[in-house]
Amino acid sequence: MNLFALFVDHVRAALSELAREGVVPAGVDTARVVVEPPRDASHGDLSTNAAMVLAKEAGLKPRELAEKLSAKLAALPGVAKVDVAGPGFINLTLDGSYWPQVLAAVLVQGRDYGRSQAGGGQPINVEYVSANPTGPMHVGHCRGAVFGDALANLLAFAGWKVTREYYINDAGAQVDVLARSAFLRYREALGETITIPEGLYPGDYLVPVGKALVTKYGRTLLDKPEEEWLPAVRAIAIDAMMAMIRTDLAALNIHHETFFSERTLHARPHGAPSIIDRLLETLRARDLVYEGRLAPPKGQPVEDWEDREQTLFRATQFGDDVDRPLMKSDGAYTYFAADIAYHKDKFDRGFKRMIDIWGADHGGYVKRMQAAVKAASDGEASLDVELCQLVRLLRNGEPVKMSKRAGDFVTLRDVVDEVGRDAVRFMMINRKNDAVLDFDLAKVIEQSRDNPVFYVQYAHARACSILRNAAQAFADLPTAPADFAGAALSRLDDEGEVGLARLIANYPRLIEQAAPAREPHRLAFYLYDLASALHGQWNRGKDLPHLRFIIEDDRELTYARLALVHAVALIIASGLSILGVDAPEEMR
RNA sequence: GCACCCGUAGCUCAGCUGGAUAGAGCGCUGCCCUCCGAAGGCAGAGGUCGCACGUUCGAAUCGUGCCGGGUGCGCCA
Repeated sequence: MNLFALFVDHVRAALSELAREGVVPAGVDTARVVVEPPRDASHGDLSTNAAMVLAKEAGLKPRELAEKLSAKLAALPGVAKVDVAGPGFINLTLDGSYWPQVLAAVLVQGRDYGRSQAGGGQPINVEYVSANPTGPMHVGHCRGAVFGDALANLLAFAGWKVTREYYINDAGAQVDVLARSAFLRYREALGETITIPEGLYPGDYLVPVGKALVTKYGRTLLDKPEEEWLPAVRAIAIDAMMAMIRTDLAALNIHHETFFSERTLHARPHGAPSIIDRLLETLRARDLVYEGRLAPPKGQPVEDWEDREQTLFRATQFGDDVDRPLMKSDGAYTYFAADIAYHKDKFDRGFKRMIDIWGADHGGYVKRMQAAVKAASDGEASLDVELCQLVRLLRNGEPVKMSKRAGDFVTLRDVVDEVGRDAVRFMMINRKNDAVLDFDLAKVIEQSRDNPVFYVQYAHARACSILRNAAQAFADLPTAPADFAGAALSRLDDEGEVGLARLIANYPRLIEQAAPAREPHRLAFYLYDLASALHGQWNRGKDLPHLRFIIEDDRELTYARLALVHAVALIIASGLSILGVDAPEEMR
């Protein structure tokens, strides 16, 4: 039940009634009407801008229309009071029957409370991480991974049919470098002393790959020329790297449904055209590909700029700044060409909505990719790109030194092992993705209010603790939340309790707004507010014993308050699970 | 030169796609607790929302132009 959506409907109904009475014209556009919680709780429970938005069309002054509307709204069951305020706000105060309904809904629906049908079950593809398979994941990959995963969870909760996808860049020059690096480790495993030249990957994570190659091939690769051993070594190395990356992702509790190999786009089995070949034919048939020249890039002068005629995609027809090359000077496809084919493939698999999560350094690539998706799908599909800004890794406010020596970076695994998965996940989402993020390794394991991970988890643990204590005090207490739905919830009339109920009522609305905005960070902030309200109510009970959750000589009131505690715990657990963070029952 | 992102309290950031007196944490100041619910609590000070025009009943939010910071700008991935 979304209270706010419900009242938008009430406003619409009131308007059509006024239209029948001839007070306002029929069929006014109500698209801009919103019902929201007022900023100041003293204004009531709900507030709508309807009168101000519609005044002009209705031919009335905002306050006049507000008076007429409020007369209708006041007649609704459950509405205790209606005020017209300021320039024409209509503020509604609900009577005592409403919050109990909301709480009962939470307790009955449990973890499904807040789940939305907004997505209508439509398929949506979220592509994230897509780190090159040339080594373990480093801390820079972390944010996009966590953001993408949380966003996927959020969209699923909001009613989308989500597929989580990883694009394996296993076709470029970098995987040949990987193969050569692995081959050195192979020779090392056979007893040679090796030195790793500049330009190859020096990390010792390739040592096991070298040993695996010995196990499989013995010494047989040693005498062969590179073109013979490279494909086999490359395949084994990529598999090993992907296995490592999947393990790293699993440490963050991230699991993709689809891993898509770039190589499959280039493959020409038995000389048949590749997927990219066929894509280019399609684009050519629509006159979206041509041979032409590009002006040299501005800014940093390009040393070896060669003015040549090349195969170009008409990206400018779809809003990009310049047309984009599809073929390199050596005749191979550009990365972009493969990427168009890849997104076309997503479209062919049934996705009209796609989301890509990229690092901010790829921002210059957004327009051309969106242009490509429009072109390749003939305007039927759309691509959203969410850019994740840099993470600055700190320890006690000091930047963590990252050695410039190649291969010696801070791995994602190091960070997860040091501070734990929950801290990493929560903190990476506790900021808008397009703003730079400071991640302090010392601060995120602090047990205090300024560590939001701890503060929110502690609220859940505290709620569980209250319920455990209550079970001591009342032996026959039920345990399932739904069993509390019948409690005397109307006795929850303290302002702190009503405040919690208001926050709880706002949860479905938050989900429905955060999902289309692609902003899981709103959920993190909401959970912090909810946790704060619970801790606040607990603390009030210290000075005012009659506000404590457990009142030993008032069984009915205790039941009602425990119902509230159950509801808060359910929502914290629900929200945290969307963020991919555990909701512990006790803090240790 | 161009494109995209950011600019809100001393610091780190929210601000619910245009609403009412712009919020939170930290820091600062003051009070409370050192036996029973303090891994603290309560209260206070602190803001020309980068600047300037514009759009309208109404702008931190939308538009345009500046200023400052970041990212990127054939064939790399």
